[in-house]
Amino acid sequence: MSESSVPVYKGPLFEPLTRQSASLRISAAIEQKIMRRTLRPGDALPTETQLAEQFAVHRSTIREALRRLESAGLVGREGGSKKLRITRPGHAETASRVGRTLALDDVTFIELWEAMRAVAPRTAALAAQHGTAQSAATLEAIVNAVETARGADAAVGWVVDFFGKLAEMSGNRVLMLAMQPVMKLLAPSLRRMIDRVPQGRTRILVAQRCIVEAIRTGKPDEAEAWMSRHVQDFRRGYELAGIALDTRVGATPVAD
Amino acid sequence: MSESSVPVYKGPLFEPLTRQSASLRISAAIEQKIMRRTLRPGDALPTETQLAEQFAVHRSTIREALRRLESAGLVGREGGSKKLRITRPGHAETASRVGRTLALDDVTFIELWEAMRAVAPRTAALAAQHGTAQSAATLEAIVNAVETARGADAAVGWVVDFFGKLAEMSGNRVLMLAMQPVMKLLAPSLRRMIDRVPQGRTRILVAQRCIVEAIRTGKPDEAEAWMSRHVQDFRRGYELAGIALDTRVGATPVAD
DNA sequence: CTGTCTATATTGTCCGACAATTAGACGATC
DNA sequence: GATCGTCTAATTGTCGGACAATATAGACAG
Repeated sequence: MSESSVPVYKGPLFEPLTRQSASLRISAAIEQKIMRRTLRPGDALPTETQLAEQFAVHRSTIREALRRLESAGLVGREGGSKKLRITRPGHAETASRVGRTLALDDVTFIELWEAMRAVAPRTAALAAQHGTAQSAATLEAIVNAVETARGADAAVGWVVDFFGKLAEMSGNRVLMLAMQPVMKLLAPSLRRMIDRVPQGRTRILVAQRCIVEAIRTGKPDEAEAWMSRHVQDFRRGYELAGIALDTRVGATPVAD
Repeated sequence: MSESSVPVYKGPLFEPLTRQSASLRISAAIEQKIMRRTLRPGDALPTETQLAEQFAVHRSTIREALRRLESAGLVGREGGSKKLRITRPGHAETASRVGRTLALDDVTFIELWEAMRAVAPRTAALAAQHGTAQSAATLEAIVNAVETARGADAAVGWVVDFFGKLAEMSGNRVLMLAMQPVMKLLAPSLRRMIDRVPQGRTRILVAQRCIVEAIRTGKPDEAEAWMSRHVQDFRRGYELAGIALDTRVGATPVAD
């Protein structure tokens, strides 16, 4: 194979070359301090005036930088407090942002389902390995809530919680962060599915009970296998409900 | 099981109750227009002065709102352009934010690896299903780049690209978004692994070649199986390199 | 030690201003 | 006709200063 057959990413030869503004450099500087742990979560930032002095810029400039960091979730204020503090970017916020990105991208149901199919079984297996008796009890409580919930909305909410708790039990924060937005986006279609497929809720319950049982008795393989079936069930449910697999989930407004 | 055994998430009964500032309401208003597709990606925003007029606030206030949206990745400018446009929140930005969140959370290597283990094989399978001949060629080019790259840094960069391209080929944006930050965080330790384990690079190459072959011939099962082995290899490599599995990846500064 | 009050500091917003840069119009040149 | 300079107006990034609202801290009384 000749060398010429090895395409190298061409891309534009030159980058747009953007001189970065002061406010941007300032936010970058602060961000770096945070990432390097010089500033740690909980620490209070200097006041805007002080920052303006230190960076030798106008307060407005500082403010723009701060708004940027605030939106990035790196700083924020707790309660009605006045002073900004370093905050570890909450999973909730990051997850909701991921959800927004996906929603705006018109992600389809099948894409979300594929992701679930990849992630959920392993998560269940890990939950079986690492979960405590107490967390297993909570999980069971959630399944009960799914059963006794009045109305599809509530039931779906608990199903989402089921997966959330599962991810938490796995002790794997990456999986937690992956699972959360996916389930949240899946929820609306899940609701429609339950509405249209009478036996849907029962099937969900059966599968979840088996998963919980496998987890409580510490059998990762079984938990994984049941979860696989559970996820497969989801898809079958959608097909039964006549929901097209390439339905865009973003169409449903995402709660924020 | 009595009802009292079903704990309901308690959470704080009252929210901190914060009257939201004008700039916040403005950014929220614009964000809503974007989410509802009234403003679509590519559209140019009015100028700051116009916005200031429409919202009847001072330009500084508008600016703060814009910086917030900018950091949220909802608006941005292309090239050295002056005017802000709606941008579909770049996967790159969202991914980098996810990476930051995980890094600040002191995610360990094993957590990332578990996520890879869950996601990568399915991604490879999907890539084998959906990939085109052309994208397969690109993938092969990347593998060649891994082989011929001078220096571990470059090689690792190409490995990251390999997974990125794979996710792209799967046509699944959820998996793309999941894969990207994980690989980015994994990269530094991957580099150390290659440094210390002489045969590491070769093993990677062999596995990747097999994966590419499976994808080109459209064999999802084989692609999935080879990818599983590939990921397993990763872990073995780390063990050989004497890298503790609970190494916090956040310790290594994340390139931005 | 707890609760109330007051002075101060800090934030959110506003006004106005200016240099640097960009977008767009308008000819000049090949 | 298309490309290239050049000029002008619009726009952004930053600045200096100002003020009301309110959180914080200290003083003081119970």
